[in-house]
Amino acid sequence: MNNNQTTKEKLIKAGCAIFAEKGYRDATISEICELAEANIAAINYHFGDKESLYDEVWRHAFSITSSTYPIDRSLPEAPELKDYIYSYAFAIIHRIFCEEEAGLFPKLLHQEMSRPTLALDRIAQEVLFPQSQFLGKVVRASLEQKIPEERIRLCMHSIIGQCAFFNFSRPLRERVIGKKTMSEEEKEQLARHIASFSMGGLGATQQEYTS
Amino acid sequence: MNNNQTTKEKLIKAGCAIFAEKGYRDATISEICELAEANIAAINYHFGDKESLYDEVWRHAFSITSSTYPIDRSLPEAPELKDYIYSYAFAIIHRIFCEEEAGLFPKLLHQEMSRPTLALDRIAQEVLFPQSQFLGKVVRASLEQKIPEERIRLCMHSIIGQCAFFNFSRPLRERVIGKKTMSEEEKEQLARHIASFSMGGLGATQQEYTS
DNA sequence: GAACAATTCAAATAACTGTTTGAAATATGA
DNA sequence: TCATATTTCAAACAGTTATTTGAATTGTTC
Repeated sequence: MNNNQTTKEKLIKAGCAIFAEKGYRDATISEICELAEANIAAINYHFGDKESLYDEVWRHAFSITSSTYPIDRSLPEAPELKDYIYSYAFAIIHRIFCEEEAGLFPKLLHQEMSRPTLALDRIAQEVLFPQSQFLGKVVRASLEQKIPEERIRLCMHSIIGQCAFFNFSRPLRERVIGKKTMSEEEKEQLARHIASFSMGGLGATQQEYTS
Repeated sequence: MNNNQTTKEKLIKAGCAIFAEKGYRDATISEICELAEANIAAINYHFGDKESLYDEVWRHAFSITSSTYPIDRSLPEAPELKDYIYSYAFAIIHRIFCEEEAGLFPKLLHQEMSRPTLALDRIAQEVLFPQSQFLGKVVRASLEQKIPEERIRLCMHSIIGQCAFFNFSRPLRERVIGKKTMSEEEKEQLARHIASFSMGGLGATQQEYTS
């Protein structure tokens, strides 16, 4: 081969970009092949069909984003609850506002949430649930007893929701603020806010059950 | 006409349902007309083209949802901050989990967020920004001075995010919990949690600037 | 360099898309 | 009832889709 990337690799990368932008159905084999500088028949030759490429794209996107922005990277020596939440928010916010390949995973997820495909069941099982268990353990361990499991779930949703909102409201953000990018300082400030706000929220929830 | 609904009205209602489920691009004129029990050419006759029907659908959906679940309905006599937040969360949660026609607006919004069309600019201007100003005024009035405007925005996003998350994560929720519905009691409990959690979060934010 | 496998390519296929057309059917008003 | 306007309809149009095909090209191995 004359290039350092195989056609198969180029197709996966191009598929990531196109699927993330348009979702499974609106992404066409034609434009993916064009972006990958491959022939129109390349996908069917290398992957069998569009759906199998989509599976490969998901695996690739998750692999990149979870290694680039792991959710427990920036933890100090003896982490407290707030450190855990900050670490989680830091990773999610960075994934969302990443403009490199590592940023495509949240975009793929957004597409899948609005137009689910058969791939969603596998993704939920293999990727999303395990990831949310990080937060679950942390929140559950930090709250004192007597708080019903259902309420713990709601607290998790409050924290996840604050982060995920920036993924799902992206088009609005781009229409209010001119640019779609976010500086490193802004990302850290946002993660700090979410950690602080959530700490207050957890405290208020706790207090409901101790008074 | 033999029916109590005109073809035009039936097309708008069918368009609401199909566009909300599949988004603008994946919704086909053919299936909308089939659901409306109209001929394939009916949309082009009554609206000119698909895009103009989409505009009408948005107006209809917003009209229904905003009159069925206004964001300041359940306010007590002398409302406090928590009452305002509860009222906001109550309305948004009910809109999201409504299975009638009033529930189609959040679904349309979800589709538009993942695959924006030309309609989004108008919707953002006419509908979304005015609606978020309700929260903005409330939060801004409740927090004491010296809190930078940027931080107030983040607090608003924290509250909105907690609510909107349930719109965008719907497919996951349906895969964890068996059913997509939510009882009235659960909705109120969720709104109470968000109000309580957010009060704690606002308090924690406030405290950062008073210490 | 020859023999073979792997890959790329342009063209064709069948199915679907939004839209247009002109005739048929229905409703309206005198 | 008749003339007119409105609405419905099946058929056709041009464009796009994912996939298939078989030949041409490239790479690999002996």
